Amino acid sequence: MSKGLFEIPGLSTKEQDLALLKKSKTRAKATATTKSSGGSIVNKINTLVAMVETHLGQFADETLIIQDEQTLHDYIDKCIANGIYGIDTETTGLDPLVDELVGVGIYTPGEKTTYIPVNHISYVTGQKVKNQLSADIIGKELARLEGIDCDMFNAVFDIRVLMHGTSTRLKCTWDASLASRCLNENEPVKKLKPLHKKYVLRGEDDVFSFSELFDNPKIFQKLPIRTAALYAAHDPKITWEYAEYQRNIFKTKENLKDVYWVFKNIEMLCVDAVVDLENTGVAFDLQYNEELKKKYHALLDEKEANFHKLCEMYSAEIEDYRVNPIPHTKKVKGKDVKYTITLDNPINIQSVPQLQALLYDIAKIPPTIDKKTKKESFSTSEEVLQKLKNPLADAILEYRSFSTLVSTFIDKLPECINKDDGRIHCKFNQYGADTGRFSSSDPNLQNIPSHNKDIRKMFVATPGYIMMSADYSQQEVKGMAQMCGDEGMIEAFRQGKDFYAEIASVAFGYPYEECLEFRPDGTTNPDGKARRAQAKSILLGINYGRGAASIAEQVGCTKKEAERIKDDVFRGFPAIAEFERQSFEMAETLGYVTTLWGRKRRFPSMLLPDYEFEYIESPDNLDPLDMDDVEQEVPEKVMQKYTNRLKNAWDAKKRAAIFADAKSEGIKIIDHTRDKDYTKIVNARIQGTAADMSKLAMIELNKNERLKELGFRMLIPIHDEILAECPEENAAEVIPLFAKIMSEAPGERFIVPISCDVEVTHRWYGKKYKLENGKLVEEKE
DNA sequence: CAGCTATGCGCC
DNA sequence: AAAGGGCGCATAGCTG
Repeated sequence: MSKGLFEIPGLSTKEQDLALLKKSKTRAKATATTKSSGGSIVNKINTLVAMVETHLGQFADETLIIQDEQTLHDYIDKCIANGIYGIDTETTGLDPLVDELVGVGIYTPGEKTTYIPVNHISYVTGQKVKNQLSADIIGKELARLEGIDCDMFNAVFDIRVLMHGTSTRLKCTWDASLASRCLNENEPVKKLKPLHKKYVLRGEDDVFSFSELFDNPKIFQKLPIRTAALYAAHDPKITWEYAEYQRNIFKTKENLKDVYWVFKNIEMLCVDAVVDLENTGVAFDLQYNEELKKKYHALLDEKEANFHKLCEMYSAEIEDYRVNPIPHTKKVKGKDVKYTITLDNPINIQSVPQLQALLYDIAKIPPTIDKKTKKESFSTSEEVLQKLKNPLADAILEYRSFSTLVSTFIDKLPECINKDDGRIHCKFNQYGADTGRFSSSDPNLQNIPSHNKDIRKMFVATPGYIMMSADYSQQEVKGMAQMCGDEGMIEAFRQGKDFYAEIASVAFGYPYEECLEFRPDGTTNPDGKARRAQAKSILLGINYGRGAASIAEQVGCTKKEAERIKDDVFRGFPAIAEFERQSFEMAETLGYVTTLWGRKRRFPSMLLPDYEFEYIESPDNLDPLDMDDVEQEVPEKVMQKYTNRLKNAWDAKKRAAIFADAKSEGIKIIDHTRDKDYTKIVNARIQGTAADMSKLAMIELNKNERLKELGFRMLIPIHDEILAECPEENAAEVIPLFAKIMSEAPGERFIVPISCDVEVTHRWYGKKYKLENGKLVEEKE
């Protein structure tokens, strides 16, 4: 059977198909317009029915379609008796608050797998088809599953869909998607079916795999129930099978004990918090947004006009360029490709190539030297443009400073408002980053500008509520001190000292007071400020894996000096150097590093040798007795020779020459040194430990009964900060409790003292309030 | 048309 | 020897 047979635009109801999200938005419109135009949807459905019947019809006997209350009740009984079930939902789209629940699949081992149609409609009449259980009954039955182990894949989505569709909130005990991240955050396969195929079926072909090609979520609802069931009832079953596979891995591998702890006690407990976060959303001030729109569009137009006015200085050259563009070459897949730049009229200020032509070809600005490649750079990045000190470059910078704000935030955010409650409900991917951090999307609420004071003010507290922002002060540095276990560093925090000043004091040999930015009388101390800044950038540099040159640039000193400063810090705090060394060693010997709580970040390439040597083909010196397909090993001496030469050659050209030498000797050298990225190792531990801590806080905040009673709800977690709100009248009790729970959440394992600042406002970055005798009072500036 | 990469930039 | 860690998203421009 050829794959081509299945390449029919069809349907997808799979929430985990994140890649389809963007598509579905535009395609939904396309479908809506073609729907009335006639036959295409009927054809599609007929084709799908036939396809599913042909390939999945054989599973009809193993599939139970539940359309009456008694059958559902009996099946739930079986789930309860078994103590475990897998569950999966089918919907009309990817937004649980907007899209509809179409059907539910449930599976419990030893029984048939099931499909419960909820909201199928006739593609002819558009009416709901008969013999579907009501949301009430399904909700009532699902509620009986409380306390039973539950497997899901992307639990947050299914829980929210079922809340919206049946008013019953399930508790997931095993999210196979999160388990997959814990077991291997580098896993490239993200979706359930391919994961099941890869690990449970071990790559064997799977008759269900064609369903990945279904790509229109709106069609599923219109399929005949039998067709939908044949397709959908498979999912809860493979969810359970894949979860079983994962449970077995966790059970049999001793070195996954800590990761299992993280999975069960951090990740799985976070699910509930994320469900609430996404359901809650955040209030948005549309009126204020309109004001900003006017203001910023006017500014943007002004900046663009200013740019074009400056371009007029070169109008003759620009005209000439349009007729005779200067040819350029660029590398495409390693090959040099010639191209010319076509200038729009007027020049498109948003086009990088057009700006390059304008600045470097037309205005003849000498290119800067790229620090990294040491070559001429025709970049139009902010960093480069600033150095040019050119009016055109400045005009572009001014335009850009507004264009991102306008397109990504001011214009985009209001489009994200949910029509029912007027709030923005983004998605939070709780294991979005490989380090364990959250990420946010659709829209991303973790990158709302903070430098610009206008944008965040569009986010407001619910009427009658106040907004609170609590942040862990110096979370990552404290994580570093904790991981280093250095008494001196920890003591600095215990005494409430300015940490970087203390580091500078010990490392550079000055009194603590001489390393502070301000003197006791409030005047600035330039020397103290510089020392503190140096210590700070060394510590941050260690966290970010920065080299001396990069630090030197930031501090404004020579590379030599930067190296000396780093040595001073390492000498003053040997624990830091030791932590770095141990982390590298851990990565090199185990292939992964761990956080304070045992989360892993794997770096498999660290286990490889720097170089591998093999003969390209039969070398002259082959032993004739050893000919039968046995790989001839390159002698140790030869390998040593090349390894030594490569050790002293970091220039790309020199290295290429060495590889060429080896090739002429019939030896192929595989270079793994490029895959070994030491810059990520320390950071993975620090950032990951901080992420663990923040998640523990979210768990505690979310489950705290008192906070619940007081109407406290989280809005946006931003790595080391949590934005939340509560009814104004409860502020006096909530605010200190908020800070207390945040500070205590990490528990005894984290011995560095933790403190949290809570800021109280009515809108994000708005006027601050403080508590005075249990009342909120506006803070004076 | 959708899908991809490159470039650039917002946040912690 | 040197190396800026972790995200998501907008736009341009090319490709199938």
